[in-house]
Amino acid sequence: MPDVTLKKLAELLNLSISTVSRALKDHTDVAIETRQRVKQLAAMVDYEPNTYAINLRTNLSREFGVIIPGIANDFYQSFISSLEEEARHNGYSLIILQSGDDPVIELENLRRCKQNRLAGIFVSITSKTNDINPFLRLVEQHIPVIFFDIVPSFEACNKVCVDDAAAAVLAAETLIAQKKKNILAIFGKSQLSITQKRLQAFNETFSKYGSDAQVCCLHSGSTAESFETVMDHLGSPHQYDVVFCMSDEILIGVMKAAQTLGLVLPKDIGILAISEGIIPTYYFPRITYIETSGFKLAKMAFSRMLACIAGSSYVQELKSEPVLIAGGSL
Amino acid sequence: MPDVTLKKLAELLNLSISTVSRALKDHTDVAIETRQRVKQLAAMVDYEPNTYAINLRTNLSREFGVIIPGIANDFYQSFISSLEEEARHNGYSLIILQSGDDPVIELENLRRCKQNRLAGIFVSITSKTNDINPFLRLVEQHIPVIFFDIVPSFEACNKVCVDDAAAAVLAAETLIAQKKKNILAIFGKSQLSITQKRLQAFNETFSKYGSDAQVCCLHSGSTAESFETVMDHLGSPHQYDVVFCMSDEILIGVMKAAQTLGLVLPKDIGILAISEGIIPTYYFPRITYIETSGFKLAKMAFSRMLACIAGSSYVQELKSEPVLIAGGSL
DNA sequence: ATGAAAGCGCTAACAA
DNA sequence: TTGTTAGCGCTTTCAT
Repeated sequence: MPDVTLKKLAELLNLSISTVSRALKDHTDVAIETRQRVKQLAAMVDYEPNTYAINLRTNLSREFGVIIPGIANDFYQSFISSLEEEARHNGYSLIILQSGDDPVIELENLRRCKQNRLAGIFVSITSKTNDINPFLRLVEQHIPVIFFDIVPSFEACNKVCVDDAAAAVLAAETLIAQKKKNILAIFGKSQLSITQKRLQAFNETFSKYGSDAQVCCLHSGSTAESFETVMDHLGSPHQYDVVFCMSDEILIGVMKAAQTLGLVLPKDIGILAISEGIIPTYYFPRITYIETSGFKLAKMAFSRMLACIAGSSYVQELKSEPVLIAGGSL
Repeated sequence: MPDVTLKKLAELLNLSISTVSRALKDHTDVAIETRQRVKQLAAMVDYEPNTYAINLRTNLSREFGVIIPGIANDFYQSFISSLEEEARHNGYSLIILQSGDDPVIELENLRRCKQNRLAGIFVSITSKTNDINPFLRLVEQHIPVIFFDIVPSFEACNKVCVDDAAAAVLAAETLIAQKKKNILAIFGKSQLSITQKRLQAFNETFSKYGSDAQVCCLHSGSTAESFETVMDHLGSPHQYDVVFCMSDEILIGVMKAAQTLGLVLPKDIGILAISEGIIPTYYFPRITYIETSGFKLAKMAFSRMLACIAGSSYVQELKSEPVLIAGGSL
């Protein structure tokens, strides 16, 4: 059975194409019984409108592009999962494009979004993206672009991201409230802006509260490195009462080390992390963490997108408030 | 700057639309210098062809649909990640649709794929899908459908899945080779076909080799349940030398229990799992597992799809061979 | 080597 | 209430 079109329906019903089109849309100026007839036949022959024709004609699209470094990441997973739901409920679909953290592929993906005349684009830029003009050019052509998670520092664009400073402040406040005195804090690569923001806010909070806690801040580029770091610092007799992990990647390495050393949480050592919320549930006791989940962020990004489509030219930076999720590790 | 079209380019260059179209495609019967002129202007004004117009005209599409229960799952994550790469390298994009394990939404998603006249569809059905006729109808309309992972039992369709029986056989053989004598084996919900296949193959292998091992097979519907199961069986003095986990979900619960009980791997207890390969790396020592990763499956599914598009009406069921990945838990 | 024209499936202004 | 028509941006056959 080849494709059914309006034309074919019209012929079958001895009606004009436009009447059929209107009937299918329940236009009130089509006789109610004609509407019935049309819809009945359409259902019978499994008619589905051709989206390409509609989009061409109306110059509108019901698809959003999502450009991310890679999908294999708890954050993007929860973000996309949530975004897809929002999109579907509003009659939109999502086109996923991975850049592999390569700015060249990212640009190529952007080109495809443009060719597809998408309704809008959500993008988390690569760590090496330094020219955001191609994105801004799309905005000029009325394709809204919402940056999320990893966003450019450029001011005049729509951004939705985790409040890194607030998360670190909350972490520090939690440790202070729990009267931790000897803290081993492990942060990510020092050149990353996320590391810098979290580290600075973390330290400032201890100063601000006039805390007398000893805080040893270290950097770790990977799970393996944070494993080594903990093995070095907690392997022999030590004075630490808690380890703070800036990210899931670090948490995994820390937990491996804790297991290797046979440390019992929270008796032998406390653990506090900033996390997407999946990894902390993999251990016993469940790790206490500051949540920076993609779910909430996706909802914010989506409603910002709808506003842009509705015509808002107002540009803003939204931050999602971090929350403390208590486990049994502290 | 509004949308640039062929028409606009033609006007600007004092050429006809068809010549511009041909020039952009490097048609040899356009004067080489005309081609240059056209391409230069096109690049200057940032011309991008309108995909909707092309697809409408050619009745072709460069988009695949992917319908899955939910993206938040290590298996689908690796599958989609890999599939997207393959697609991109071949000039295709992926539209992701989640069914939330709800057959109604699944059907709705299928309808959208049809409306979008997609080039093909990859689908992992919900656990409650019992009517696959809507899928088969698409195939009749020349939209290839490749089922993956969770597939219908119906014979005449393209399926790509993990070889569940082979994975369980390999697991059993590994345990036999390691001379494990007292095995606690935890499987998923007994009504799931994946559980049945794995359980049967597992047990048959012990019989086949005439093993004298004591195998205690239990079922667990969740991470929490497998945690309880292990607490019950390994909490007090016991004779088990290894725990086998049918899935990542179970593995997580088992590892939580092992940590709670302070068991040291592999000294106090051995662990063997069937896994997507992410979770086993979260523990120390790394868990030994049988890999059923989505990466390989995606490549198989994609090449099958290309074959279908190229006109192969041949239908087949492909299985991905499981592999043993040695960690330090056995 | 270039152009004119038809048509993909649909919508919407205008006519009747 | 229904039909006619033009046109969205592009490809492609046929003419020149």
